[in-house]
Amino acid sequence: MEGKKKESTERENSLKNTPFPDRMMIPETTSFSNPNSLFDISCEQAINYDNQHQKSSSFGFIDMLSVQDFSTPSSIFEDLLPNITIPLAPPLHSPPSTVPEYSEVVNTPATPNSSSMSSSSTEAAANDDHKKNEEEEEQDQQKTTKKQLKPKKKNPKRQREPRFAFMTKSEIDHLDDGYRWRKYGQKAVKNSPFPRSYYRCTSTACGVKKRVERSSEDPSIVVTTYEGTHTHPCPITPRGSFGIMPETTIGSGGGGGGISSVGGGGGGGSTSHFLNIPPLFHHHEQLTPQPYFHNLSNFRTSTNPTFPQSYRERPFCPSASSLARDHGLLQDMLPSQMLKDTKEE
DNA sequence: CGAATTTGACCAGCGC
DNA sequence: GCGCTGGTCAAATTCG
Ligand SMILES: [Zn+2]
Repeated sequence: MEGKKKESTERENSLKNTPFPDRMMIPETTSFSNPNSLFDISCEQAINYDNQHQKSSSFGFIDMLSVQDFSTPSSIFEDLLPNITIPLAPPLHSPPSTVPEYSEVVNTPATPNSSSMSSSSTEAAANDDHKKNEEEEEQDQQKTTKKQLKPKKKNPKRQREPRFAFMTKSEIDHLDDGYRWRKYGQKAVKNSPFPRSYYRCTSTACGVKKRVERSSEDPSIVVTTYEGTHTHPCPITPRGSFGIMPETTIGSGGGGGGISSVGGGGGGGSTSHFLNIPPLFHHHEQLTPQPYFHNLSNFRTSTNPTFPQSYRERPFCPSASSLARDHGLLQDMLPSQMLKDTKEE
């Protein structure tokens, strides 16, 4: 039955096997060597919006991702910083659906070849009393009903964890971030021919979840949404979790405690975007509780696959300094003109 | 044999 | 109140 593998489902699986060798091997992302094509896609996609937004919840999400990029126009970015986070102004016209506003943070790396967009949700700040919810309590398992047992039904709105969406332009969605993920579900996206895969950290007490889905129009764009923060440094890096993103991918978005190495296979054509998904519409003074990749520079500079040695990840470790800095910076150069326009209804 | 993956079913939240 | 979608679990299956 499955002798032929599930290629029909997703070719990513086969690709995931891509043995990320020590050397930066370029899988099939080579096609993206041409930056032009990249922009082209983004533009088209943005316009190519489906009017069937009857309930576009997370879909709009991708929609935006497909946008922007064509930027990198100003050298000011490079001049200012190597990795700049530019929060895109949220779309004024928000659909009547549950689509929240996301502050897109576009990372403009010095490399014109690749652009990184980051997005993180600051919902964590929404917590009123209990912020960390390492819920591990499982005292009610007498449920003989088997099936879906939803023991904990305390507060309906208990899903406020920091989410980070990674936009990676790569055929491989199994980006090795150095952690082991176990697939626990897969659902087909509404307006997308590609299914969405749900992954969970195999760590014992790590409730970090990962959501991987592809853009409907751009199968080359993989959107990886991380939810939660790793409570462990690193399980074990079987092989160089790096080897990817030489220096193109610069994620400045909060690292879920371990999401450091995320790269498409494209040596010079991989594009990684980092998305920010704030739950609240007012993300003004809300400090982003996202632990930035402090190790980023660390791992970037050195080719050592063992970056998490001295760095520790916390559930909520808002680097006020970094954040404030970035934020202020962003505001200063807030380019709310880049994209967003493309998205019409 | 163990672990990881697959797939279907079920549940909760939201919209209408 | 019903229907829809998204999200998760759990059993079965497969791979290493
Ligand atoms: Zn983990």
